[in-house]
Amino acid sequence: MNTKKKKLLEAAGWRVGSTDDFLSLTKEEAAYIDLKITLSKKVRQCRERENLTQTQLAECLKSSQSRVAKIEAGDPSVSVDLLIRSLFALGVTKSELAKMLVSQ
Amino acid sequence: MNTKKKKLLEAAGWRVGSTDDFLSLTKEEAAYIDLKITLSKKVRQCRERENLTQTQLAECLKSSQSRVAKIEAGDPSVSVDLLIRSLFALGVTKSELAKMLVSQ
DNA sequence: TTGATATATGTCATATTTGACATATATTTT
DNA sequence: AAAATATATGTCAAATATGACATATATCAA
Repeated sequence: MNTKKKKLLEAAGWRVGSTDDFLSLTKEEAAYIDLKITLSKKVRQCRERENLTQTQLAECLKSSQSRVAKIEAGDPSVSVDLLIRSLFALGVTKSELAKMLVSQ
Repeated sequence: MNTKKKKLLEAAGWRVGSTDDFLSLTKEEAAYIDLKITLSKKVRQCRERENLTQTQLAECLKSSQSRVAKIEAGDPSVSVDLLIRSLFALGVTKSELAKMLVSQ
């Protein structure tokens, strides 16, 4: 995965619409980025639903507020691992996670 | 996530049954490991369904046969990112991925 | 407004993940 | 059986992700 491509996509693509085939991404790359965007949005949703601040979620994760901000911003430096561990820390179950993937 | 714990779990837990609450893992840790195990099994399933060798899948991923072996073995050095990118490379869609999470 | 609290962004040393390689061990083919 | 092919395991330098920190910018209450 090309990091520059991801950064570019972040800078522009997410705000203007679909990411598919944007910047000549392969299908797999597009699917991967799409997944990360979906998960990052869900982290924010779940955190706000739980009425937690980024700092409080960071404590649960043994991470930092700045990293939580990056998680929710879908920063390219954030792995799917961390996104998913964030959701699990917020009490999301496997089947809820599955639903998140399909409900765009 | 404690790497030693994961290694221990790999060495013993996966063969003897459920991973939940095994070796005093937290719920989130158990869910995370469970997810990795599920995905690693699916990679093998999908690769074999496509009649590809590990070497051939490695080419698609621009990786190596030994890493594909680790992906399918659920080696702790393999990230969820790589597992998911492997599935996408094998043509799995987002909704199929979602189904994989809930099925067994 | 001001102060307080929450979130965003940039940087960086450390930690983890990675592909690649060597090589061992299965598995299949002849 | 041996040879060929496929998969497993260990190691390691390079690449990537991480928490932590500083600091900027919102957001909101007084």
